[in-house]
Amino acid sequence: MPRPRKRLAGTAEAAGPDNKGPEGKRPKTKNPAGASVKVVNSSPQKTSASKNCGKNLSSYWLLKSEPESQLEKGVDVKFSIEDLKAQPKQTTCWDGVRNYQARNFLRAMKLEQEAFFYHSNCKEPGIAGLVKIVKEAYPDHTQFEKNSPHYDPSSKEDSPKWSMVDVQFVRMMKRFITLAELKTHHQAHKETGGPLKNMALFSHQRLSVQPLTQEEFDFILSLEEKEPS
DNA sequence: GCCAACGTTGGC
DNA sequence: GCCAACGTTGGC
Repeated sequence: MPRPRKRLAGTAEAAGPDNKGPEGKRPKTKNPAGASVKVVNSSPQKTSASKNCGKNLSSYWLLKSEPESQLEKGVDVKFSIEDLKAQPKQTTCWDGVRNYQARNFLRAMKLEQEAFFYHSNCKEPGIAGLVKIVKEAYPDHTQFEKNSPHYDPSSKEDSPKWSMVDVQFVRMMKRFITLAELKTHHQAHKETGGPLKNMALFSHQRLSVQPLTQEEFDFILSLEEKEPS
């Protein structure tokens, strides 16, 4: 059963012991992933004071996938939003993530949370549509498959190193929101303090699974109604 | 195809 | 545990 492969970060060599904990350990740099998964608080009644027991959850995400043919160890990892729509139940497992920070975000995802489906490494990079999480993190089987471009010989069946979630197509964006447009807003917002001032797409550009704040998510949705800038 | 950004590896 | 070399991501 062929399954789509999102071409995501990293190689199967990533070393480092699995970290349990909400947070994998990432090489020094400040900015632990957990810190960026800020509670964005979509529910009106809970206040910033709410204790969340260290369980800060982002409500929204951005997932990168490559919509154009791309060989990785001889396997085409192309997977566009059209490919997602063509899947049974318009659902796919998001396998192949081999970066600890990205993996930890996958593990933080909750049922029904929404994510932007982003087309990367292609002619026109940008946000193509919306998907939602329909199965929370479970072991990524491709880490054990020798023929997979994402095979990781260092991962053991009894303590899988890598995780994946299942996502389902929700809808296309009313218009394709290009990276260029997002970047224009990001630059402007850095000056004005607008909603995209810290967007991970620019501050952590290589992350293939990223959290978005409520403000970022809402602002990007509002762009659908406007003329491309 | 180039190359900047940045995560990972491994020598010390 | 530092850090230079290396490899990958991904825009352009």
